[in-house]
Amino acid sequence: MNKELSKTYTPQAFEDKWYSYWLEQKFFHADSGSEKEPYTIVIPPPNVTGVLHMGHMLNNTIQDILVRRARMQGKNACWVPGTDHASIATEAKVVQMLRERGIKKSDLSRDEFLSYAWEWKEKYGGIILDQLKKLGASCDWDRTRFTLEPSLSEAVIDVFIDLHKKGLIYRGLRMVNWDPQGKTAVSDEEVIHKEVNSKLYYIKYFLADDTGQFITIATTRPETILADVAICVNPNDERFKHLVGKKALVPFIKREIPVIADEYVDMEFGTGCLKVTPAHDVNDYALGQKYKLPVIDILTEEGFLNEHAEDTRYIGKDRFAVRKQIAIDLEEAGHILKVEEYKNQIGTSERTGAVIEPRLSLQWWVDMKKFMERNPQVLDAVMNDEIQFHPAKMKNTYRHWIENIKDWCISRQLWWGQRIPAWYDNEGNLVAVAKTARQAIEIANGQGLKAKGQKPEDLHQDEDVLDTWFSSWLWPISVFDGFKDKDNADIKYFYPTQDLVTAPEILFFWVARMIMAGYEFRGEKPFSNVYYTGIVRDKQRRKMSKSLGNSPDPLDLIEKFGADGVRMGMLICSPAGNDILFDESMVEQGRNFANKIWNAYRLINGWEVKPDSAFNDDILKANAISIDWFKGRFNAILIETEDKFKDYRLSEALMSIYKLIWDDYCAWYLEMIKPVYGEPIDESTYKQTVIFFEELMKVLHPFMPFITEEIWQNMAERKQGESICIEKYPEIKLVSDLPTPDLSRVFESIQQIRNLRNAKGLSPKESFEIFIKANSENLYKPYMFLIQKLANVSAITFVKEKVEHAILLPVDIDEIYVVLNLQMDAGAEKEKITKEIEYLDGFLKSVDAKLGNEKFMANAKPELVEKERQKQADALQKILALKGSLGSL
RNA sequence: GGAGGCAUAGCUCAGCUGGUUCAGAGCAUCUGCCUUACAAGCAGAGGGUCCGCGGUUCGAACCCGUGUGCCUCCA
Repeated sequence: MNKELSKTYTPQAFEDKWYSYWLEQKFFHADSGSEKEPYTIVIPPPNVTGVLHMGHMLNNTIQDILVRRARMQGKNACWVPGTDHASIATEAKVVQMLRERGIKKSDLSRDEFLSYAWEWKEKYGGIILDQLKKLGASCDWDRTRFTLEPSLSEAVIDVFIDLHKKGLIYRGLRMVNWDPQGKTAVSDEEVIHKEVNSKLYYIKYFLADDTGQFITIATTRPETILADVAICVNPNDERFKHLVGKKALVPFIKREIPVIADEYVDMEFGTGCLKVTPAHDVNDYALGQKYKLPVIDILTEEGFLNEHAEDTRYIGKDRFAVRKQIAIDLEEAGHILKVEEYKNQIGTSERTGAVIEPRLSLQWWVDMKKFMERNPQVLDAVMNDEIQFHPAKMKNTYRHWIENIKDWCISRQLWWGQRIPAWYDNEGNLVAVAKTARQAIEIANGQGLKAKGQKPEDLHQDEDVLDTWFSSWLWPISVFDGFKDKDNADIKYFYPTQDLVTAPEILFFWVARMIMAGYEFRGEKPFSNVYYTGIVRDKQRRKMSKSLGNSPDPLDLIEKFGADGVRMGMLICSPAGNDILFDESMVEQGRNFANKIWNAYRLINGWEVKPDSAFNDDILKANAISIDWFKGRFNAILIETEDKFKDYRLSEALMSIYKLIWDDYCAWYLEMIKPVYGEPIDESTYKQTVIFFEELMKVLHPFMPFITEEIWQNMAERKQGESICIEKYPEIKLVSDLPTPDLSRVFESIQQIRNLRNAKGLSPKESFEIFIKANSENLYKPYMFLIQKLANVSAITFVKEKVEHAILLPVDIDEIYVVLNLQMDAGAEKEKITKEIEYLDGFLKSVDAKLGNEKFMANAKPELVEKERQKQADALQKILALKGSLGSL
């Protein structure tokens, strides 16, 4: 004790030190053998390519708060960290690395490429986990997992085989969202729709009968005319009835295409004539199927035109270049009727940003309809709150998605990921789905299907890998090896987990699918609560992004304001589900709070302590009152925060604690017991004050782990292996067990007197005398010392009548009179009082009206009526006092 | 085009099953203070037709309808 402490809070001096200590002591490690109640969170695994951004900061701070609190409440807290292999993102990074080294991916074999990828992963992957340590994240690092590590990959493969066996996975030729940059299919959820300004071209198609008649179609994608196989009109459209059944010619290539009729065509849109391009549009594909039209795919996987485009001017060129060129060429050839500005929606790839191309291809799918039929709990559990969403309004979004669920495309044309365990013969026929070629043959033979005497070496495995989310959806189970060994001790103990904290935008990608996996593979929900964080935006509500450069580097912020300051600042204003508009001033507030705490500690630390016997009884008694009062406050806030935590209102819980520390403890309590400068403090008060401080640090620890540990460690001699992070969280006491002095009138008096000083420009150093006319003197008498000390009052006299020539300070229904040796501005004073009387008159009128209203008296609860009567009486008394004071001016 | 959400002080948000003359917090703002823990501070103050309109009710920020504006998700 009594160490020299720096005048300001300097987090850099101790944050790293305590984090290393926590790790050394293995406070964050949890074993399944424990008798304690488990509390489990699995981290939303960040991309292995990721670097810490503000979204992670918010998300992981919230998880850390929940975990640390649970740990202090005596639970066996386990927060499992890890990373996601992020197939598209990582593969892109590796390709880029190879390019820098002058290596082309196409020159490498699959195995060569993968060895480079692993090399990249070992070297650069997972930086983000180290960054989380800076934030104070109390993860069980011994349990760090990676979605592509061998055992998790094995789980993925087993699940694929299992679902295939159950008939829930199939392979089919379908229209997919094709990412020409990533050269892979992506799922619907990975497509981001954007509105863009484009042009609507009106193009003439001449009829094949050489009559010079033409049909005009409108399209935003003129390059796709080369893939046209029909023109479609609405059968009810009188304008075009005569054309149906005739043939038209595709400009330039002069392919003959039929004019057909289908109600799908919107007569209002464009010209009412639709060009049908089954290979490059989802709806056109459906039309093509219906009328058995050919499919002409004119694009390569990179989005270049191929030989099917027929016109050599365009073959081998990029789709966007062709769009420009063909528009010019059509114009020159007289095929363009007009061009309009047009706003439309285009799909872009979430990962690469490339414009998505609808493309027909053979992919693997999960049959979601069937899946949901098997697992109705996936929807029910959320709707009946067995799995609670915070905020609950996310339930609607969830239901809507589930009810309109579509099949999940799970194959990706990449190398970095789990390779699909499907085997084909030399003609490309699927032999079987199995772990190995040998097993595939065994299965095939067993079914008597492809029993052509093939050998394993005759088969080849599917070239594609699985969607990354196909491994993430197993995360809550796979991190505890629940697939390898269904009944191992860890999974039995830690699963289902308690809370999941995640961003709302991955509700469908991840949360919903984890719930599906939970019920399908374990017959149990994966977690009980889902906390949706908001999105971190800048002050102009723009999403923080690298390209905008509007995102501060979290590590710089931590360096500047301390991890605690950043955590506190981010959380104080971010209710669940609300976006947070980040501004550095938020973090400043956090830092200021830490500084406040630091200085409160310095104050206490500097006190000289003497035994109680050295003090007179009055001081001891007075301090005892202050102590009792704070005990009551502390307990009340503890109850309040408990409730808020139950509802996952973390920012409100923090706000309560913030005010408890700043207002109740620092501004009131410490000022109440603070000895005169240079004087000592009595031992029992000191001890109690330190205990309060310790308890406050515990309550705050989940939010601000570092400063609370630093102070807690300083407060007493602590042994190795002790830490606030494993201390017992303060428990709520029965309110009836606590003596709670009612200081409300006293506090109000003090504030009124301070206010008077401010208004009259009196220095706080100048003391004066006051007179109190109270309805119940007991609310003041025992606490007079507080008024004297905190409002610098020299003497207090209780009176029965009003005091002449004095200023009246109303305190609830009591009156305080102050006689000042100042020239009083009687006019101003009168005006003020008159206004007050006017207000009270109005108030009284409304209360009278209520009490005089028969229907109110008949319908309102008796307590309410009683309350109104009390208000009436109080108002009357106040008016009387004010009128009296007005008369004596 | 479909679904959902939101609208309360300058900003970010509370306001539980309607009941303190139309209401709260933090931050920001303003005023006065360098009062020996803290100017990253202390003491005060000001600030709101609770989005518009209509309805239900003795009584509406809260319930119902309608209009407007914003956001999110899906196609």
